[in-house]
Parts: sequence; structure tokens; C-alpha cells
Amino acid sequence: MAPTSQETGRETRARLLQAAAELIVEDGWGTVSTRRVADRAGVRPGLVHYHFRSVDNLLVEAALQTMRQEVDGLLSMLRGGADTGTGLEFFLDLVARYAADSETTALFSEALLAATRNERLREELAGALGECRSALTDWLAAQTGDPEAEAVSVLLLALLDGLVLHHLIDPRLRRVPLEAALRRLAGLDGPPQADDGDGSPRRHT
Amino acid sequence: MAPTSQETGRETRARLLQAAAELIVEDGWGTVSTRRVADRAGVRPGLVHYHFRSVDNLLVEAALQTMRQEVDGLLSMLRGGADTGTGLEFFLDLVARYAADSETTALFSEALLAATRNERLREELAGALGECRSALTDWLAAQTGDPEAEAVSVLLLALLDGLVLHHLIDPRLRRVPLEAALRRLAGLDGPPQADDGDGSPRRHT
DNA sequence: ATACGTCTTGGGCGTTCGACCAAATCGTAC
DNA sequence: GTACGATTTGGTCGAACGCCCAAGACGTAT
Repeated sequence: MAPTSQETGRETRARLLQAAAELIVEDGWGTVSTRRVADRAGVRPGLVHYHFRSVDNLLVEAALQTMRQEVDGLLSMLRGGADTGTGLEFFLDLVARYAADSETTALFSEALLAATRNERLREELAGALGECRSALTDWLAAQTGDPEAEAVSVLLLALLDGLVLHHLIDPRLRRVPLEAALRRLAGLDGPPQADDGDGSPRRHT
Repeated sequence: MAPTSQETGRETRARLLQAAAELIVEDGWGTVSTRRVADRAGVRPGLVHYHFRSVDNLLVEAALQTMRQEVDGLLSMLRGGADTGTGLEFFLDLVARYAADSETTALFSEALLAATRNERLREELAGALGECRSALTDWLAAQTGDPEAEAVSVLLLALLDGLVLHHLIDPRLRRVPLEAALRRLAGLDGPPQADDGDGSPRRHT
């Protein structure tokens, strides 16, 4: 069964979005051009401005599509009523996965920076960030009754993006175990217990 | 006294670096061009390739110069043996200042992303990040004897960059008080005290 | 005064950019 | 089979791009 022209059109559009997302990560938001995104997608350059009003519009669509999937995953997890254990595991998994999968990861950072120069993108991202913060705050408050739940949510979400950035430039960071410190921040654990009484610095590399 | 030609040369070079740093923030790393950086610096386009081997080289120099100042400030503060109070104040001040001064702030994020595509920049930034992590770990361990000092350092530094990114796209975040949660993460405070026993979510905006 | 190194000027090289368009092609509906 | 909307093609436009260079201007050392 041969695809209809509408079907191939949607396919072309999807390939352009995918190619745009890849090029944003590889070469940076500002350097993605009509011809190279078309070349990557295996279509003619003219098609870019048929399917999208402008190159920048294509980039915004591509970033939003990719990020929306990740955000929805986090939201459904938090709103699904995950208990303490699976919730923290999920967050640690997020950190680990984002640290390993630098594809999606770098796209987030690129989009956040691009959002400072594109009003529509900024509003969309601020909205998504607010959704995540609300959901995470509710989840934390339900889990721990922590009066600082909202502040902790802000910190955890910032942590995610910051860790991802730092992992990009120094993959050795993956060897630092973060779980205990994250537990403490999230209010899921007690205060720190010094392993010796003299307060001397620990060895670190 | 009229400046010598060497002096005006250094001045031109400095103006180009400053203009490059500004344009990186305003328009993004990948879009800074020979002519516009020269125009911003008030010099002729040809001078860019007299003082710098390439545009990308100019950008790396500009980013490193600006970031080195900030990093040195943090390092000398930590190594100066600040006590608990002034140390945490200093960190909170950092967050507040970076959140307000989006100039320097966005440059950090741009440079981190650009570092994923430039080996020299990546090595320089990874080195500076390691220095900060070491100094912060030592300082925290000396303050609290926290066995998790290194993990906490990784988190605090990631937090700084992540918060900065999030503040860029949603300035309302500035209204969320973070001090108590930061204290808890840094091991400078006790465990969270629930203000009510039912664990119900708090209101948030 | 003459020579030298540093800095600046103005322009030109070939390439790539975003955007746009008329014509060709294709399924579908009539 | 004919008309139609959706899609694709191949190409052009002016502008901006990075990089390079010959010539001039300037301060300094000899």
C-alpha cells in the first residue's frame, strides 16, 4: 500500500523535526541551517519553508516535541502516586539516564538558553517547569510533610539540569555517589552523621 | 600623554573580548560573527583576525576570561577559611547575584554547552569545576565533618548552574525562599520538621 | 633620519545563509 | 478523465559569513 501524499507529508515533517533536534545537540541552536537540516532529513531544502514558517520555528517545534515527552514522563510518575522508594529511585534514574544519554540532555540546555531569546519558547518552558514544580512539591509534601517542599522542588529540578550540564563536560562526575545527599535534601533521610569526630576533610579525587 | 600603539592594541583586544562576551549572552555562542563583534567593539572587522586566530578562538578567550574571575572569587572565599555563617551567606549571595545578574550567568551556560564541542574549552572548564569541587568539599568537611561532603559539593555546584538557567526563563522563581533547604543539603541544619502531622500538600503558586 | 615592529585600514575572496517562487508531481474527489 | 489541493522540485535572490591580504599609519629603537 503506497502512502498517500498527506502521509508522506507528515513523514517529511517528522523527519525534519528529528533532524533539527539532532543538529541542535550536535552543532548548537544558532548554527542549524535550512540546508543542513534538510540534508540530514534526506529531503530538499525548499521543504523546510513549506512545512515551517521559519528555521527558528522549526527549532522551537523540535525542542518542544522532544522535551514534552520527558516532562510528561516525570509528571505521570509523580501524579501516579509513587511511594517514597520508587519516587527517589525514579529521580536517581533520571539523573543517571540524563547523564548517560547526552542526546536528550543537551537539547534541554540548548532549549533553555534559546528560550531567553524567544518569547514563545520561554513561555512554554516556564509553563512546563511550573507544572513539574507543582507536581513535585505535592508529591514531596505528601511523602514527608516537609514545610520546605516547594523550595526543595525548585532545588531538585535545578539540580537535574545543572548535573546534566556538568556531566557533559566531565563524565567522571558519574562516579560520585549522590543518593545519600539527595535523600537528605529531599527530606527522606536524617541529618548527616559524621563518621569521625574531628571534622577533618575526606580524601577526594 | 597619548597611548602607545601597543597600548591601543591591548585596548582593542580587550574591547573585542568584552564585545564577544556580550554578544555570546545576547545572541548565543553560535551566532557571534566577525563583523558584529567588531562593530560592537567599535573597531574594523579586519582586526578580529589580527588579534585572534579565529572567531571561535576569540569566543573561547572571552568566555574563559569572564569565568575565571568568578571562579577565583569563589575559590579564594572557600580557601580563606570562612566560617559556617559567612560561608553559607556567601553561597546564598552567589545564587541571588547570579539570578539577578543574567549577564555573567548566561555566559556560564553558553560556555558549558560550547565546551561539549570544543576540546580546549572543555578541558579548561572541567579543570575549573574540579577546583571548585575540591575547595568546596574541603570547606564543607571542615565545617560539618559530613561524610557526604563531596557528593554535596557536586550537588551544590550543579545547583548553582541549574538555578541560574531556570531563573533565566522564569524570574518569578526568585520569590521562592531557598535558604532552609540549602542549609539542610549542606548539612548545616537538622532534619525537616513537619509543621503539621497530616502530610497534606502546602499551597504553592 | 632611517629602519623596524606593531597596529589599523579598506576591500576582496569564495561560500553559505534564509527566504521565496514557478513549475512539476501526486493522490483524491468529482 | 478532469479538476483540485497537497506536496515536492530545482533554482534564484540579496545579504552575511569567515578568512585573508596589501598598503598605510604609528611609536620606538638605532
